[in-house]
Amino acid sequence: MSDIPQDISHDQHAVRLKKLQDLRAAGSDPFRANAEQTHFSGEALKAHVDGADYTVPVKVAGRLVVIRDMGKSQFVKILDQQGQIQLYVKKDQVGEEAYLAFKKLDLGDIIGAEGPLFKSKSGEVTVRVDKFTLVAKALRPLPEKWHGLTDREQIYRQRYLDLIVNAESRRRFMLRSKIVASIRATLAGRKFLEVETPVLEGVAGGAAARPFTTHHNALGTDFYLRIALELRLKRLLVGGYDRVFEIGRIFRNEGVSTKHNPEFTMLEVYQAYSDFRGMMDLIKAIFADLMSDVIGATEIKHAASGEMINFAGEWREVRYFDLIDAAVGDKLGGAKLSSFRDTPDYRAQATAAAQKLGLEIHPGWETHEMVNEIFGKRIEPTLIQPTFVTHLPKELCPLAKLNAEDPGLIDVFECIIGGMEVAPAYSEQNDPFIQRAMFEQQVGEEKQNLDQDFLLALEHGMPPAGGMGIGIDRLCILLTGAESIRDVILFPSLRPPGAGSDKP
RNA sequence: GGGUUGGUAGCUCAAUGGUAGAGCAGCGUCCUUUUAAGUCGUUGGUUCCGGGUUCGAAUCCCGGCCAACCCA
Repeated sequence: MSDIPQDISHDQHAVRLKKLQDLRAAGSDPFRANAEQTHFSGEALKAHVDGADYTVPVKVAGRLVVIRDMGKSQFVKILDQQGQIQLYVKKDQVGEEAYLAFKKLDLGDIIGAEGPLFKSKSGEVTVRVDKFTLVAKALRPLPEKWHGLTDREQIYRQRYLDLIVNAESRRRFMLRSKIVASIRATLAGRKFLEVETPVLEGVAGGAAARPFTTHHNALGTDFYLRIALELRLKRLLVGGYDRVFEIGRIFRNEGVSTKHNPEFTMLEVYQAYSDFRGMMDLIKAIFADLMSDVIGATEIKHAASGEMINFAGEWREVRYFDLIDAAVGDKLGGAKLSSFRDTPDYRAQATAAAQKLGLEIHPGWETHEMVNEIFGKRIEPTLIQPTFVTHLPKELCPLAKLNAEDPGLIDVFECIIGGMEVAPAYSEQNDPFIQRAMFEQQVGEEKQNLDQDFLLALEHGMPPAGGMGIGIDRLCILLTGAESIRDVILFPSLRPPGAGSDKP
């Protein structure tokens, strides 16, 4: 019966190519055909009327992922954007010729099928196929149906295979899409304008990070890929757009880890005549909408600890140095580390505290870097419930307003959830003199990294404003329970396959 | 950048110095309501790449490529 020569029966690619050639020789080219799709799988499943089999016709389309061949009839499943739906193909129903053609289909082929819905003996809503069309022949076999695809490299490089066979992966990226849509809706509802600003920048400012460089041939000049959105968006505040945001890709030429990808997505939002306290309300509103619209609960499980994170109650608010002093405890003989701020002993005490907490101190570090090491290593991972950490030392951010009572501190918060920094927010600095001084202190000798044009913009007057950044990838890690940033980025950065690679 | 672990059939995995195997997929057979469908038979290997040790290497050693995890 088979026209597949024995010598290629082991080579699935060759077998499928042969089937394609046979189809073409018989005058039907699957790649020139198309199918109608009146229902996604999920919609079709809902469209079935209980007790009224064979009354609702549907046209569905998707990839064959399960075939159960029983001789003169078969149950198969196709996969589309909403998931799987079962089809029942019966020789008596479609006719002998079509049935023979159906038997030649392979797992992975993409087909369209039409017919009425019914409920099978075991209670699964199924399409009884009256007609079907092959619209794309899969020339390569699918990964194994039960274990799916587990090789990390193949999951990332051939994400399409991961999406076909791993339902959890499909669910997670669907969720990511909904998360971003929900945030856009929340901001639009509060009269924020969405804008797009350049990726290619002459000065990479707005954050402390190493940028990527690239080159423009016609202009004969180098550019940096942006490391933050901040300085462009603030120019728009100067320009009179009072509420703006951008959800965009930024690039940092630094290490790769489970929490870092070289390119990642950031939301930055700025609201004139607001401040960091206004941003607290905004992020709570964003999370309230996310929980109700996307998650459908008021709490989620923290993947690493198993603890439930509750978003419904009051969010904790605590000062940075209160946390530091608590973490240091009595390691300084009962004295508070914060009491040494602005004294000549501060550096020595901070070093002692960090060392007694078992942290490695690098000699070149500034004092605030050592203190922040205590925060990053001993405090941040313990803050599982939503927490606003406020009154940070001014060295940690040159773009925020100085605190009125204590100009060594800034009017900001860092929102920590699940032991991860999810969002920093500031009362934005709009004094051009202080801003220039802070910048010059930050860049030191490297004056070419000073964004003069931004300072010029500030001199035209920027309204007081609250600003906030949310790392969308980390937010997705949190909300989807992913273990790594690579599990919420469709195509994470990998080394390009080199000459030594034998991957197809 | 450093350390650790891994790379075997299309996929998921065995094989701890002695004939490279299994399940799924494939190929052939039986089966008109299956649920990882079942049944009988069967094909398929540059063991990531390159050297070395050995009578003999998937396995031990050296170098390289790629990935994951931890650290910086």
